[in-house]
This record gives sequence, C-alpha cells and structure tokens, in this order.
Amino acid sequence: MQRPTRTIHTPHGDIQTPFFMPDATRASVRGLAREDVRATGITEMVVNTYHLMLQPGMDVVRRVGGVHALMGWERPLLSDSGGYQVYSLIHKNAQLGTIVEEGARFRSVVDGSQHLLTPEKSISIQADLGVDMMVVLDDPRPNTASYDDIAAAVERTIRWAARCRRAYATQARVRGWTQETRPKLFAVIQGGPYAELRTRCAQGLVDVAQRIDDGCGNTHWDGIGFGGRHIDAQGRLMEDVLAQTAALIPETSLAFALGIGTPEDIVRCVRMGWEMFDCVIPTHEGRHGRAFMWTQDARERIAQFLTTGTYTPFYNYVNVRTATHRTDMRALHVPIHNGEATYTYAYVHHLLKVNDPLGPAILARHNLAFYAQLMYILRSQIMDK
RNA sequence: GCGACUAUCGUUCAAUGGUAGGACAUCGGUUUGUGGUACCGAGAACGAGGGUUCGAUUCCCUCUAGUCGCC
Repeated sequence: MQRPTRTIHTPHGDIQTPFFMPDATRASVRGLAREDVRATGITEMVVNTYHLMLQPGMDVVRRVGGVHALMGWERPLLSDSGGYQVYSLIHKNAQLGTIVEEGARFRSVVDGSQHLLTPEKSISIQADLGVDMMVVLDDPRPNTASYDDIAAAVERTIRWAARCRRAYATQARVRGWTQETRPKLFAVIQGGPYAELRTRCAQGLVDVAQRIDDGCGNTHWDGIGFGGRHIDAQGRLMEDVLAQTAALIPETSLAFALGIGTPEDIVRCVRMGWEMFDCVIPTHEGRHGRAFMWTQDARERIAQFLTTGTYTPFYNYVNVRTATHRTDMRALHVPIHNGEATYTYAYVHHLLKVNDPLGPAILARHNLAFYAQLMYILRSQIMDK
C-alpha cells in the first residue's frame, strides 16, 4: 500500500518522500552542469562506486575530500554499490567477470586491469566517497536464471549484507559517525520473479539488521531496495512481484525502487508503497532527442491514477529529431539558474541535427524538470489525503 | 560562339551489356540500480528522345542542363 510522505534527514539536508534521483554515474549527469540539474528542481543524485573506483580512482577521491567536494554539490548523494554494474558486465560478456563468495571479480572497462570488489571494500569505498546514502553489495541475477541459481544468489546477498553491515559498523567506529552524521545504509532484496524467494530474502535481511549492530545502535536498515530486473521480457513492469516485495519492507526502512522507471511505472510503484527512485530514462531519452510532455489535465489524471489505479495517459514523449519539428515554433520550457528559458522545438530540432551538445542538454534538463514536477505532484497528492 | 567533361535515391558518391550499392537525409523501432553522440529496420534513383543489341543505366547519335577552358 501507498506510504504517507515523510521527511528523511541526511548529512547534506532533508529530503521529502517520494523522490527521484537522476544517475550521475561518473560524478555528473552527463552533459549537465550541477546548476542546471539544481534548476530543474532535482535535489539528489546517484553516483556509482564501480565507475568512480576505476576513474578517477579512490586515491584521488580521498585526496580531494570526497565526491561532494569533487562535484561541488551541496545536496544529498546516494552511491550505488557496484553490484548491478558487475552483473551487467557479466551479463554482456561472461569474460569480463565472475561472482565468487569473496566478492565480485571483474575487469576494468577503463584499462582492463583486474579487480575484486568485496562487500567490505564496497562499504569502505562508499564511506570514502562521503555520500549520504549507501547500498550494500548484492548479487543480482537475470529473471531468466534457474530457480536454484536465484535462490543461491538470495542467500549470498544476505551473507554479503551481513558483511556490509559489519564493515559499516567498523567505519562508524573509525570515523566517529553519529546518528546525525552517518550515511544511511540500504539493503537490497533479490529473488527474481519468485515471491517466496523475495520473502526469504526480506526476512533474511531484517534478521541480519536485528542480529548485527550498525555501530550506532540501530537494529533496522535505513532503507531496503528492490533488486534485479523489474521488467519482464516484454518490457512490462512486473507489478505482482513489486507490490509483494514492497509489502515486505518494514515501515522503519525506506522503500527504494532501484532503476525505476517510466513516469507511469513510478506512479504505479508509489501506489505500492515505493518511496525512492532512480533511473537513467529522463537523461537517456533526452540525449536521444526525446522530450516528455504533459497531456491536458495531467495533474487530474495522475490524481485519479493514484487513487483508483486506473491509468489514463498523462504524458507522451515526443521525438524532436523527426522532420515534423523543423519549423515547429511551439515553446519548450527549460529551467535555468534564475528562472526559465523558452526554446522552440524548431531550434532544438536544429541543434540535434547539427550534433550540437546543447540539444541533448536542453532535452535532458527538460526531462529532469518533468520528473521533478511529477514527484512534486505525487507528494502534494499524498499530503492532501 | 567553339571545345572538353559531367548527368544514378532528397543530397553526395559507387558499380554494371542481363535482379543498381554505400554514406548522409527521411520514416519507424529499441533503450528502465548509464560500457549508449549508440543500435536495429523500412521506403527511396539510372535527365529526354532516337539507334545498335535477344536484352541498354552502361555502347553510338541528337537534345537539354550543369561545370571548366578558349575566343
């Protein structure tokens, strides 16, 4: 069931749920200045352990004083553990890595060097990054993997979560973290499409939190995420598993829907109780010339969707590359530092055709603003109740 | 006015006496904890007329248009 909105406190500021974070994988939302991101209404971003440990490397990150300092970003950041990237790498090319009990062994995409990412190393790297929210190293599997394979990955994910939690407690001691200064720690539920494995994973993780102190006296996870792929082979949202998994997450933990999704998927997930989202879609689609646009009465349609579950399209996305926009002088509103700039479809179309990076940048900003507005509408809808 | 050269998808270049190929453009599709300025697919052309030939986009002639050169 849908959860009430709440405020969470992090070292770099408060956040109101539900909220959306764009992926700044290599410490930037590709092609956008942080002021541009901020102007869209986005207040948090996701950075990536896997990419940053390879480039610029943790010696650099430590010397410059963390990823906030490197980016010059004052608001909260969440780091992903690297588990999904190794999974993605192996899925694409089995030569590039293997999962062993010790951790994830992989080859760097930057220089081909070999690395072993253990749960302990993932936590210590994320502590060095200095982020506000971190995620345990997990073991995602494709939904098409065998039941036994996924069941084994669930058990490993639980064991790795325990090792991450111990490593977190060590970091808390060494770094003198308090309840106010410590980063939030997220576990991840695996189990593929199987309800009983999702249940088993959730129980195992909750048990780990109760058994193992996080170094600050807590017996719960700050957040718990939905791991693995959340769409089926047809590209449709796996609603049953997502709803079932959301119900497994204790109210004391934030429900994080990793990697979701389209605007429609996000609203569906909010109805189920998911509170946090990150996704490449708005920036990715923007870079490929696509703009999300509200339909008429979008706000009313979202409200109806949220309360009744009946979906009426409240947006469409426009391929600005097509020649139909060559002389399209309708306005495209894009937030900038001190307000809003009006561009025309015709101009952005032109920029895309001449491969000026300003075109994708305008659309990425536009789409991020769209997502920020969507979350704002969802928050206000939930508060109205 | 004379001469040379050229004429092929929307554009720009190929090839060929027997179902004309690429690139860019056009249209469509893919992208969900970012190896994506990417990938996949479709439609689209032999300047006009005549001749040689079983058969001509290809060889020959005329015309038209363009480019270059010379007066």
